[in-house]
Amino acid sequence: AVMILRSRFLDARRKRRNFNKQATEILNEYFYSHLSNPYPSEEAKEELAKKCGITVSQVSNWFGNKRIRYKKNIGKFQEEANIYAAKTAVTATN
Amino acid sequence: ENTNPSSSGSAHSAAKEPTKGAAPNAPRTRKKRCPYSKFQIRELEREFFFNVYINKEKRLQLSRMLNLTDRQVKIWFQNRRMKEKKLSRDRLQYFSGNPLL
DNA sequence: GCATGATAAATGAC
DNA sequence: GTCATTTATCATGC
Repeated sequence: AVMILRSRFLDARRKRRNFNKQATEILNEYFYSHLSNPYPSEEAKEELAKKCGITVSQVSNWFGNKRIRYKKNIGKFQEEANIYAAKTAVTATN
Repeated sequence: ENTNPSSSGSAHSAAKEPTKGAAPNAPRTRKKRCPYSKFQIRELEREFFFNVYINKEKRLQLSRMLNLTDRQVKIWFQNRRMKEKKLSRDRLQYFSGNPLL
């Protein structure tokens, strides 16, 4: 049984699975509302991880990838940025 | 498999060298990440199994054998220790809360 | 065929 | 030394 768990653990670490839409929504919301400094603290990472149902390491990976890929091609994320900018504006008015 | 840019000859033909006389160039280019070969990984892992912290002597010896710089071997052991720590954390998180244990 | 998450070299703060 | 990070690369999803 332990060996089965161990193999499953190794496979789970190697295989990649996309996050669900709600988790991606939460992460993007934080990213674009902190675009001037998209570096969440350790506490913020833990809170994001809890809300998204993922690990803290996965949150760090997501922000690392997001920062570099956003910087490399800002134009490609412009539409996405506008969407979340408007969304955070609405939540701010409520 | 590994086509190391720093081939035979000078062991430190990196793209950047701080002490270069009359060239106060500020934009020192970041060294491009080059994945190590299977052979290099095997030897590094073998030494890591015996001691997580490597001596300066063995480090020099390994770097010569694998055609890497001392700094690269040092950095590899640092990253490898961080990887081991992360693996332990992930194992704990994965097996904790598991009904079978 | 790229988008995306995870990992592997390399840097820098401390 | 650790450790968060940058960057390129790998592996997979779709």
